[in-house]
Amino acid sequence: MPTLSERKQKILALIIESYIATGEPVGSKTLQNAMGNSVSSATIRNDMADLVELGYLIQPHTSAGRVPSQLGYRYYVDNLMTKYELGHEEQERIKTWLQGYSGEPDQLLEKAGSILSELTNCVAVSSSPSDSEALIKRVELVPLSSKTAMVVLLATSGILKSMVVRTESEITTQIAEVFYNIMQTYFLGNSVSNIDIPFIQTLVASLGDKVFVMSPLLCGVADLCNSVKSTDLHFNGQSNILNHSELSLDAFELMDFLHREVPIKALLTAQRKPLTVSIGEENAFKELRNSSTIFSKYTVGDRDSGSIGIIGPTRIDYARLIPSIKYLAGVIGNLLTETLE
Amino acid sequence: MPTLSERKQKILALIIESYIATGEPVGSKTLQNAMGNSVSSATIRNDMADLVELGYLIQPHTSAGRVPSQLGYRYYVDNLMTKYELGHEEQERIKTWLQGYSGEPDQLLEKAGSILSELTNCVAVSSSPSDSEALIKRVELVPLSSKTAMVVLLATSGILKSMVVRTESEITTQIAEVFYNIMQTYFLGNSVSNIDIPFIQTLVASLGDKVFVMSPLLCGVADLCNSVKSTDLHFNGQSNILNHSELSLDAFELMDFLHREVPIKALLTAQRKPLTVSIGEENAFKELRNSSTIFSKYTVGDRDSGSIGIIGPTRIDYARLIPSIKYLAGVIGNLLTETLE
DNA sequence: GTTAGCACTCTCACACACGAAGTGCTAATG
DNA sequence: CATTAGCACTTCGTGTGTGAGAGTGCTAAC
Repeated sequence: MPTLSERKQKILALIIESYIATGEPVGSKTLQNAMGNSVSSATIRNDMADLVELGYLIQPHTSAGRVPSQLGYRYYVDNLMTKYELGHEEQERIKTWLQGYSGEPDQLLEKAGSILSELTNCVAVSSSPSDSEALIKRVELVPLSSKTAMVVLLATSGILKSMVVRTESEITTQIAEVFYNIMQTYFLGNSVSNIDIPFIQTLVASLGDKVFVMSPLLCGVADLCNSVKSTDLHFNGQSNILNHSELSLDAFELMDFLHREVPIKALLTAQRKPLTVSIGEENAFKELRNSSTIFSKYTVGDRDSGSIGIIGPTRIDYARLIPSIKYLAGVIGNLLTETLE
Repeated sequence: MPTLSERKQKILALIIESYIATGEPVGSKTLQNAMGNSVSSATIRNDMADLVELGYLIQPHTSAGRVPSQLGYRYYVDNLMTKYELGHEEQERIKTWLQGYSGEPDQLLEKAGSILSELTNCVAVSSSPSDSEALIKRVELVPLSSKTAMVVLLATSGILKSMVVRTESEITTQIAEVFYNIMQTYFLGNSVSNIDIPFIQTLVASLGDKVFVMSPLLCGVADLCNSVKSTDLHFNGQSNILNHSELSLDAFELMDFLHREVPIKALLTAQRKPLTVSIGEENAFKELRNSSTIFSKYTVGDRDSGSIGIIGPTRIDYARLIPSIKYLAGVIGNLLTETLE
């Protein structure tokens, strides 16, 4: 990455900030004013031509102003941007909004997502806590009717999952006892990744005629273990896609993409750094070629558990949003960690 | 409603069907062909002029073909439309798709909604079973940690709700016993609409120092009772809004409307008839002025419990979709009723 | 009541001109 | 050699005009 003269950096930053604010290509005269007439518009034009040459700017056409390129945004985010700090009262507002959640992670993330989408006017995406290394802390069987029961599984990292199971024959108290014994011996304290269908099958083999009741129950537990490993997604503010004119062209493609869980999960899972900013084609999926994504992980206890972030146009207020998302992820992590006790 | 000559009815029906199929205004010549040249185009023009006069058709401009008006669609749906019957294999396809749901109504409706949105290319909306007259069948307390527990409530009509509750002090087995005693005496068999905050308060007053643990638990139960009365919404295929050019103009308004739960719930709750078709401004909300809604109730046991249906453009294939939605609602009702046993 | 014929209306697509915005280049300047 | 003033040039967007196409409404005849 070549180093730019201080003036060129300033010009690049001003162009990006102006473009983010107005959405209009920025001309040399506007910039001259923004720089306090310290240099002439011709000088700026020369610099701008260089910045185009280097790939940081784009001319929509010969006689339009300049628009940041994907590379330009990247340079800005990495080197030029001065992050806004969140005001104290804004921090408090976020905290109080999130306070008073009962203890269900999904509820918290739903709330956080709705805050985030309103804050950013973008689509907010979050993933609920998941942990493929989590240990099974507790399994409970809640009888609902003679042949249905709810299975509740609590794992480390505060992950809670439940589902309803139907069996072929009656779930007697005897059956429940056997179930709890099996849990005690084989499941509790075990890692969720050890519980899979083969494991269940070997277990079930020794149960004699109880197989028909027990098998659905144990398969249910296995399903839950599986869902502990995989994450649930939350979306908020999807209508915001239509807010951004630059996205509305392929709004349908984008909308459709959002509804395909697999790539989105991949998107959230792939990130290594605590906070990831991907601009335009830096994103792994071609549907996001005109979008930017900002995602932050949150940690429960000391483990990365999930992510929250946004999908928006590349023309987005990085300087403001990045700190907000970072902060929000921090609060989520703290709240989820608190409930672990 | 004035009676139309047989030929005018035929013309109206043909115009609507052609317009639904192509989206293009229909001219007299096209109609002449469609009617097998049994009459001349001039005759048809005269009839069309009358139909415009009566308000069943609209001319976009003097020299365009005719387009159905809202009134025209209404006349068609009420008098002219010949409903397609669902093919046997289509019925089977829907059934097998829905089979194998575990017993959670929400899961079933999610599935049904996704089928419906794919089937119709519209936004599918469904409401989970709710019943303000439901009786409490069962309440279970599932301890999760020393100060958190999951409360599970099962009501008649197969409605199942659960939530996590945090308390100030420890939930001992004693506390659990007291809780179950209270359930036994005051809650089980009682109508969910009798359980409200004042009721909880009088109950809690006599508990002495157990108040601090018990109060959140009982309030949790009250919350669940409340959620039995109110319905949860499911949306599917929201991106389909952008599929219909006639809706994409105010797509944002519509999207936004969909995310406001209150009016949508009102929409689903308001309907009296088992199947309701609302065309354009017949809808109670101005955001739907360019949309049609088709909703069908489903019944669990012998009680109306919820609805499923679609929101789409007024230009929609009523003859095909109405039977589909009716059938789907029937299947849902049956499946939910089965699990009651 | 139905039909043929025809003038009329309106839209759409394309062409063209013109003002606005902003540039690139050249030549002059410190 | 970086900077600047000046100016011709490019491109876009908008408004206007024209002609083809589609479909109508009306009149007069059957």
